[in-house]
Amino acid sequence: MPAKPQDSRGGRGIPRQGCSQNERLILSLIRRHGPMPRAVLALRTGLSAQAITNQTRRLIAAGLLDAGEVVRGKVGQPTTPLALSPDGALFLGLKIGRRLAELALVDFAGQIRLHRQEIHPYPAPGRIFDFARQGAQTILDGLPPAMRERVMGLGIATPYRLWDWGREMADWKGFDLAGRLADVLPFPVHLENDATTACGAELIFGRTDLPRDFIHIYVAHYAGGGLVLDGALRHGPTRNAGALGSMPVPGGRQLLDHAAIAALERRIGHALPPDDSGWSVPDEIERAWIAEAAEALAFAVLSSAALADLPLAVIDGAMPARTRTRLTEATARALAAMPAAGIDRPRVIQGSLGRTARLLGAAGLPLAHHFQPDGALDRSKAPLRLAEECA
Amino acid sequence: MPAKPQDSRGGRGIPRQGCSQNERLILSLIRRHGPMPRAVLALRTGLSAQAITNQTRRLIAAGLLDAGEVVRGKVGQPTTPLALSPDGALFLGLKIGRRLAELALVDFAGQIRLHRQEIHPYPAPGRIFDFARQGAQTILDGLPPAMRERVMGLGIATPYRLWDWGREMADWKGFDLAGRLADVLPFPVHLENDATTACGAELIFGRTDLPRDFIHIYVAHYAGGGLVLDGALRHGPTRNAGALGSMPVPGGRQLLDHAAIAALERRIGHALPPDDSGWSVPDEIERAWIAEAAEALAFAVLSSAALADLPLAVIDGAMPARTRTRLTEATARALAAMPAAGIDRPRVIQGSLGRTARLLGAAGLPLAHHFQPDGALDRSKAPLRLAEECA
DNA sequence: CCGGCATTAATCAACATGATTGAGTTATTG
DNA sequence: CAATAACTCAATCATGTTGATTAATGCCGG
Repeated sequence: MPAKPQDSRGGRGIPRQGCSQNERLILSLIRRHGPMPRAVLALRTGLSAQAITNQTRRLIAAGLLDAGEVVRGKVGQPTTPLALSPDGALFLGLKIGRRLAELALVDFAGQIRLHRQEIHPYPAPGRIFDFARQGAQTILDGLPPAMRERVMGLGIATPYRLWDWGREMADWKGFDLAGRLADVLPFPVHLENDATTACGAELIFGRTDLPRDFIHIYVAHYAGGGLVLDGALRHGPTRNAGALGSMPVPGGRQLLDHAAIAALERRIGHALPPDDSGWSVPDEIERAWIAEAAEALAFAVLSSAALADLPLAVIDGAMPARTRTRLTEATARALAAMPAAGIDRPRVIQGSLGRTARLLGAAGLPLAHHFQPDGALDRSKAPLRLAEECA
Repeated sequence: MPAKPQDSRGGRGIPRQGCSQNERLILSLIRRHGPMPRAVLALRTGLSAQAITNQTRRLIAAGLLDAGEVVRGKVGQPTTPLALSPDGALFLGLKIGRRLAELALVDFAGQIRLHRQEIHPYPAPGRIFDFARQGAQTILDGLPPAMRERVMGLGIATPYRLWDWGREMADWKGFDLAGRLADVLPFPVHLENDATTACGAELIFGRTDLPRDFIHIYVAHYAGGGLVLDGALRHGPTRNAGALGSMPVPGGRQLLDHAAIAALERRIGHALPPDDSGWSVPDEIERAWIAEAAEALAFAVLSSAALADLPLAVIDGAMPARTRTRLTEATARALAAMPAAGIDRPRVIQGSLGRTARLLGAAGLPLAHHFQPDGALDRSKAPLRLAEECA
């Protein structure tokens, strides 16, 4: 018989165990397009109005959606826009950078509630661990209990293979940061490549005009990327998808040999600070670096488009907005000059998040785990499996 | 209440409208791993034994599965292996090649039942249309009515942008072969790039040891490819995914400038016939071409692996097995010599289908449309949508 | 050598979930 | 007050789940 339309997750409406695909779909539509009434949700999802009623009832009971002010003035019954409830869930994000570690508490609407950071000569496992553990503890202690139990997890954005950066960081080899933190924190810990999290941040919190498929390249001390297919961030079997920095480019090099802040620092002969204020790059050098980087970026963008049929490339990075704009435009020009018979050249645009992308993306890891649509569909009832398909 | 466990598709068990995801999953498991009893299906799919009982009952009633001889001799109740029913469904495939057009009727088990071909100086729209229409008609007329209505569709494997091959083929511009054929045939017509269909053929009918994600490169007159992610062939928003021939390689060229039979023909100064028997290539020239092609292939393989995190590259082509083996091995060597910091180099193996890959893949288009698992999961009940997600 | 028992495959029966449809309710415009 | 639009209620349906049951066999002790 008709299921009792009650919240099926324990009493307190705190869903620590994720959402159904259709609930995720509803949440992501509202996240991307802003508050909307149930009728619009029904149209956009293709679900029946009744199904939307049921799902939204649960989402509201769970504290994830808020019914807004009734909107009158149009023909027919007034509409009730549904909006994300900022307090619905909270997420911790930890970003490990070349010079800067950051920890943030991000709410369900994508706002940074609390932020701490620490500058270091280089990231060391022990220091990072302490920074994260103490920071997370302090943040949790400062929250009222009702809020505290809405913290869904911690996401870590870190470059892979930190030990390749230099001998000082050899300690990272074999250091299981995520596991260690999971042992001392009362929620799950997710870890992902920092450039990939930047892509995820753009997908979840960023521009609202993104297509279902695109590539995202993030230029920081090194360069990396993320791949979005069918609206979902691809991880790949070894969680290494979007490793654009490792993509080969002409000259026996890889993308990150050219399109990375490290390459710029080599040109100017000293390191750049981890914020825009100290960005002192002679224009001539910046111009030359941009030209070099753009060639490499265009090559990688075109390769990606040929392989995966992508209409768009998003370029972002840890640099001042002006530099990013120039890099993006230079890449678009370089792309236009490349031979591309047989495919459409993707559009090239810049990302909207800049230096916060990785940190937001880190917090986005637990968010995605619980609330982002997975692959595609959704059906209805059962716990579909595909265990061992394709051996 | 419990649904009546009856075949829900009209009387004759001829499902012209496709299968549920779980039915597709069951069929694809049996297709890949051979006949297996229900208990194994339950394990592999993760579904309950009861669900398998229900689904297989329907599949058998629909004529898609056959219960085999009961196997005794082990402890416990004897097992009933379930096998694909070769007559369960039939598919037409049309391959348009540089010299050769082929049409085949392929059964549900992947066997070619009937085959016709036509050699031409170059493919012309009118001739191809007539060849396909008349051939399909003749094949259908020769089938008993019961078989005839099991033909699920026609798939066309063709290079894109045929008009770029030369002025003789300008007529292809604007010629809607699929639409024209759909008008005169009693079933749907699917069209896809020929190299991509070759990939699909390997996925559906080919090697049983393929991982869930891999790239497939097919070297014919031109070169192209296909991309398999999460066990499903990716098409992409403009149905141009896997356009590996268009992938840029060093030297301001594209893959198909090097790794294509056309490049080999330029070296030997004349065209090669569309079959192995006439393959007369001086060893020295073949060696030089393989070296050049392998460099380009390795570059494309590594680019793909960096982007999508792929553990495997499959190389196949319209060439003698020995040449293909040499090309594959040369590619593996070239790949090993490339810088690949930050990613794992994919394994490189050769495909199993050779010259028949495109034709089988053409027939595989309607098969996949009806019977291959889509993306991933599967839930249970409803008609999940994701209509406009991601605008 | 035979009969009980563990083991495995498969089905039956009951139930749960989450979608659908169609009818009805409410609030508003014109 | 009719038309319209947003939403809900009630009933139905498809498809999954679990637990109990039936079937067929090898193993093994008496």
